[in-house]
Amino acid sequence: MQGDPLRRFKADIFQALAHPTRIAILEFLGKGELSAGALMEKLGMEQANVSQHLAVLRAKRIVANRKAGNQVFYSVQDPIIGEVLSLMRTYCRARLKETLGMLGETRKAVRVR
Amino acid sequence: MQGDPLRRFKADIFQALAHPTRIAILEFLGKGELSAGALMEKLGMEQANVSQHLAVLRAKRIVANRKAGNQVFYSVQDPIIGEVLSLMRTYCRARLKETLGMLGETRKAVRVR
DNA sequence: TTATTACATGCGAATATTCGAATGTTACAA
DNA sequence: TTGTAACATTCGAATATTCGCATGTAATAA
Repeated sequence: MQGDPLRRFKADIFQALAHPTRIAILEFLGKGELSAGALMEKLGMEQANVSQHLAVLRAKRIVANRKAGNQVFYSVQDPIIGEVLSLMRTYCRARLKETLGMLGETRKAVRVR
Repeated sequence: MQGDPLRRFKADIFQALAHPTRIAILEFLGKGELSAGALMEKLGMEQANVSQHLAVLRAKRIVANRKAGNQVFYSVQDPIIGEVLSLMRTYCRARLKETLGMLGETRKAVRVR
């Protein structure tokens, strides 16, 4: 039961999505293909670190990479991943609003993207 | 950018979903409320282990628990979680089929729930 | 050829997850 | 009160993630 291959596979994908940086990468890529360097800039993080996170996403085949001369362009393989992230955003925004609301209605202008 | 609260929150929820046992628990609970003991039976796992995974899901408020005398009944808090799992199942089935297909069309009758 | 740009990978320390085994706790029955 | 059933929690060892830092590689420019 625990060794169910499909559930293992799902868990692996969820695991790959379970990091703020990788979520940010996928959100940026959702708007279109980007080079590793462009991602690095947008994220404001070390090159090696971004590359490592991209390696995680590549290993699970969540992103595709295309070499063009000097650069490597990344894109999201399957649009379903975008839908998963979108659903999760809806879910988390509701929960966050709820939690923040609980600790006082006076707490206004809490910006949640 | 990396410290974005919403992305951290999303990552935390994905992390909670990133285990085959917890996915199984949520799939069972998707069909209706179940006691911890009933889950233990359906999963065929140790009581303590199931309880630990339930604790992870509780900590993230993904499941709700209701005490009724001797037992504790669990249920999924928000139906969106079910939708996320459903989307992920669709995604993973497609990927698994594709991957298995790649290593020989002769491999038939590979049952993927 | 040498240098530089754009990425990727290897290594090690810090941190987090997971499981089994033992122990707690709570509700109820005897 | 004593016992038992149903869960929860704690502890420790094994394993996995993550980050910074250093190094490696492939394409192109000088």
